[in-house]
Amino acid sequence: MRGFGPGDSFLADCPARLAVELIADKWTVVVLAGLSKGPVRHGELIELIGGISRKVLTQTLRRLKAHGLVRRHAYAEAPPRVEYELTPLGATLIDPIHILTEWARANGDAVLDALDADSEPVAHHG
Amino acid sequence: MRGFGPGDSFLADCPARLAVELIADKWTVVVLAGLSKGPVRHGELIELIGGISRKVLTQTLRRLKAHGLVRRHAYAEAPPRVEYELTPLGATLIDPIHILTEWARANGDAVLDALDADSEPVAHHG
DNA sequence: CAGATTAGGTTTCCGATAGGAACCAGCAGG
DNA sequence: CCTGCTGGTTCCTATCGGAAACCTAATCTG
Repeated sequence: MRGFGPGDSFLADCPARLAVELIADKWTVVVLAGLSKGPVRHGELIELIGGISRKVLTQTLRRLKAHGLVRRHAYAEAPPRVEYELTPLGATLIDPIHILTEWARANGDAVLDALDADSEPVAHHG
Repeated sequence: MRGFGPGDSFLADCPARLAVELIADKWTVVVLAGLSKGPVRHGELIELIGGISRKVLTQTLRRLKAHGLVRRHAYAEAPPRVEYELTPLGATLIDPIHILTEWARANGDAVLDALDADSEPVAHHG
């Protein structure tokens, strides 16, 4: 267990705290993962992610754009085409997110098992 | 840019998706970081984190407990004392989270700058 | 014994947010 | 003119987060 050390708290008012709260959103990690392979269209993300509504996807992308992690490129075509891609800053988040999702892939079942064990506290100890 | 590869999407219905949504909560990452150094009391977390309400902290800890990442230990004393600590499974999350917070520490200012530049689109280009 | 204090947790109220579905904008094709 | 495609927004509702008060239980003060 590495821990964060005494001066490492980041639990107060430093910008790191803000950055963590920025990406620790229900959809942000998934959206960034969806953008990790290159420019993707709005509709592609909708289908790729699965479960996110257009409204929330738009909001998430706008927030990421405002924070400099995502760039929006709207083509003046018909039907309209809008592509989103990671900025260089956003690209630096891919490795951390990749590590996180690797953890999730490796431990997702363990989490489900724990959830299972917890939801049946019916001690039939006989 | 590494990306996640074609079969790496995790964007569908795999357990990894659930695990990501579990930890991609506004407070979960901060709480886990607060637990990374060892057993901590409820009130200690409140002060350590700063900004979280008791209700939400309790909810977050309960959820983490249900998912097998945190263990709760209530001492039958007065005044009551309750300590929370990471389970072995929860401890495996510290490294990924550490990497994430390191990113936040390194790039927090860049994010703030982008936020700044975005919120003043007043092009006084003269 | 009555009252204040400590510590964890719950309840109540309120504002913010997510989710779903429908609707809007702009243009190509019939 | 109507339909369809695509991105985005609006409306309504359910849920969640935050603040503050209240609850329990024991210890200290008087």
